[in-house]
Amino acid sequence: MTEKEKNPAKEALRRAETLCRRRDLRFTALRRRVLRIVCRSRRPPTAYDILRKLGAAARPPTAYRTLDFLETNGFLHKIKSRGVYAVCGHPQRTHACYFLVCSSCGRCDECCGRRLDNAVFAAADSAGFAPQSVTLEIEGVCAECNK
Amino acid sequence: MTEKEKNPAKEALRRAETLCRRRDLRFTALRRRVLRIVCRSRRPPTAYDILRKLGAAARPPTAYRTLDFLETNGFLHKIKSRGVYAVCGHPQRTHACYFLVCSSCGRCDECCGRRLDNAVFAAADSAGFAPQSVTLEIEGVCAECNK
DNA sequence: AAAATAATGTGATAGTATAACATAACGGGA
DNA sequence: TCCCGTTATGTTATACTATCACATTATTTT
Repeated sequence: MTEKEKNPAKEALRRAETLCRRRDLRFTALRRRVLRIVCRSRRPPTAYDILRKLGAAARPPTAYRTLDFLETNGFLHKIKSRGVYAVCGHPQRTHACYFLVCSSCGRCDECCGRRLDNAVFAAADSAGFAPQSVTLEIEGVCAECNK
Repeated sequence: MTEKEKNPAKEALRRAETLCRRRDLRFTALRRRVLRIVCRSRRPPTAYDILRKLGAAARPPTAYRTLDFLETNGFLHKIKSRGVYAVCGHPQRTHACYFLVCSSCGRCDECCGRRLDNAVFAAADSAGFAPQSVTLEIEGVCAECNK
């Protein structure tokens, strides 16, 4: 079992730290704290879930601004069909990222892939459409819940 | 020029009426009114846009319940990346429906297709995931705005 | 150390959505 | 037709989500 599998949260934090240093971004204590909260949540949390975990003194802009930073820089994604935030498994790459969202347990697993990418960009292209970002969320029942 | 092109709103309303009769659903005056508002909006409206057009007396549940009926029965779709509602061009079919969302003008055009369907279902399948509904929204600049 | 920039704190408020219960309209049987 | 169960709508209150504007603090640059 690799370190990554043993402690995905710690691994994700380390990776974010490295990437921020490399990109000259400031991985502040607050940003680390928020990413840590998302990583350690059993289910992807909402902005207000995170806000509550930040403590009673924290106000909405604190959460939203920090989430915005983390999302803009690819460390996490907002699942729009549910309004929750999930960590990105490969923040180093900049491509689109798709999700399998379980309506039973709430898990959101990434399912990015070349074939999906191709189909999406082909569809846009044939309409003369220039894609900037893609939201693809497949809601259903995950393998675990379907047992 | 066909009747459909001349007056898409009227056409969509007629189609909804026919489908409701066929399916034993009640296409009430309120439901017709809301669908009409969405059809006639230059840009897909939010729930509160619709609420305002319903008049000062209308309350949120009136809009949300009606939108829920229209969405459940396939007459319109909610674009989750923007929180707006767009009419469905083929309510008779029950398959997934994808959108090209223009970040410049706000237009939301359907771009459903077999190839996308296949890619989506293949991705879900290979993860042992049983899809129930798919949210696919490609945000970018439409051909018109890109001229 | 001072100035400039970036990040965070704080209070107010805008925008979105639903719960709970009341009233009205509809549809089918006696 | 009238009654009754069901479905739809009205109404009030409230929960949840998100942003603005401005103050303060921290960091970086000069």
